[in-house]
Amino acid sequence: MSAPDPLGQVFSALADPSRRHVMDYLAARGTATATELTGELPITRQAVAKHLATLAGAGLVSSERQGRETRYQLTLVGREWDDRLGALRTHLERRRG
Amino acid sequence: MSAPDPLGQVFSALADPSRRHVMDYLAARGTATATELTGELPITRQAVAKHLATLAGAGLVSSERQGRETRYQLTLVGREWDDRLGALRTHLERRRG
DNA sequence: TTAATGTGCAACCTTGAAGTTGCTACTGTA
DNA sequence: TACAGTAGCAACTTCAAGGTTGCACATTAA
Repeated sequence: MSAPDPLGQVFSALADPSRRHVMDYLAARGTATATELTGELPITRQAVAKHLATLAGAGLVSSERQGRETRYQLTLVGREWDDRLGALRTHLERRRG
Repeated sequence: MSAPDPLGQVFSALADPSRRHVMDYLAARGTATATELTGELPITRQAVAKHLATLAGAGLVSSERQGRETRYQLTLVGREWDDRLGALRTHLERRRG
């Protein structure tokens, strides 16, 4: 019965480095499967699947089943956030050191 | 030995509704003490103090001891983030809700 | 000096996040 | 059909976040 809090969901989703890596990967490649992303991260496929579910819950990625694989991609909102991530990174580094 | 990850710290800090409320309150009033903020939230002063420590760790607020009280205020980075919070809220609601 | 107010620290509890392993089911191909 | 590859579900473990209580320390005012 927790309140929806969509803003909190987005911030929580982006707080995790693995999920930000997934965001960057999807922004660069367009789409990816959970198995494909597993090669990019030092965690299991099931852990990647959970991260993808979290990102989907925050409205940052969407999925589409194609044959025996499920391909994920950034949503409109997700693309906007990814565009800001790079700028935010350099911005924070400039301000904090 | 966890990597610094300043971006993750900021996102984590802003993911909590109580901390966002603290941010908004500080933006509106300028400064506040932990005891004063306790009246604004349904949690204890010690919990508020932990939230303030988290915000300080993310570089969003700073503290200054004045006599027997410690007054907190937004940093430059914190002010910039608070400016964006309102816009982000309406932005997300427009896109998702 | 004593009482009241405001902080800070430490121990503890509960819950959810992140990750793992194990197993089952579906899909494409040899 | 048999098999390899992809995905999904469930139980379990570990650990940190958020919160609490209790107490000690510092500062101001009576």
